[in-house]
Amino acid sequence: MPTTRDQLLAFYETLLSHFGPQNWWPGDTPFEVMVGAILTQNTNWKNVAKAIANLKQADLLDPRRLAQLDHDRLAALIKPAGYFNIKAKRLRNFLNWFIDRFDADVTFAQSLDTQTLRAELLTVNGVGQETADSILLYGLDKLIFVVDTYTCRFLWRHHLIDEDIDYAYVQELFTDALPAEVATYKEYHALLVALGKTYCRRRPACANCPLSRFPHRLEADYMGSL
DNA sequence: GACCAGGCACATC
DNA sequence: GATGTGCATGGT
Repeated sequence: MPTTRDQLLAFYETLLSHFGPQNWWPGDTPFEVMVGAILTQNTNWKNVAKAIANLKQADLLDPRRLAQLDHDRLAALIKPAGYFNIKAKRLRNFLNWFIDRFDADVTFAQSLDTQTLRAELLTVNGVGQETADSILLYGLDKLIFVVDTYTCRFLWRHHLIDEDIDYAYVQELFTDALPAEVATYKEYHALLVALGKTYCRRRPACANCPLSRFPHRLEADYMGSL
């Protein structure tokens, strides 16, 4: 009987050889990554890319310039990402925190230890665990594993979790299994997104799934939000 | 037209 | 503490 750790490592090797390195996150700068992390909440990345393109085109992809925009202008620019009113607020909350706490200095933020920084991020209204961890891992190169719906769906599909999903528990599964390397954390999560986008949406479409040789739930097992 | 997409906060029971 | 709901565009 393979351990969870064995399975997670085997999945990683399989996904990596199938998809190749993903070199995530899409974004030219840490700041762009952080903005993207907020804009992508419950939203297709393609729409987020449009919003970010708008910000770039207006030469506003900068913490201070962005923070100075009035709500309506900001909301209009990020409109393609959906939920534009709420995301304008959330983005502003984040910007204010980043400026007030770190003087908008990425290096300064990076100097804090990961858990302290995470706890502070989570106090920002609009930043939940996934968003915080995306900012930490992909924006600030901190060692923290990102758990998203794809991750939970994948674990559930392969019998590694049940219905009730505890974020910290899922995160721990990966933390315990993987070498403590930022690059590996980034790559694994990116590969799970590639898997989710290509093969494993809500309905099983696993005929050509690279993980189909591993034990997985069948169509009849499908229920609920996963 | 229905369903989904790299969540989160808040109200209500 | 668990469950439900609003937020909203764009692709399939």
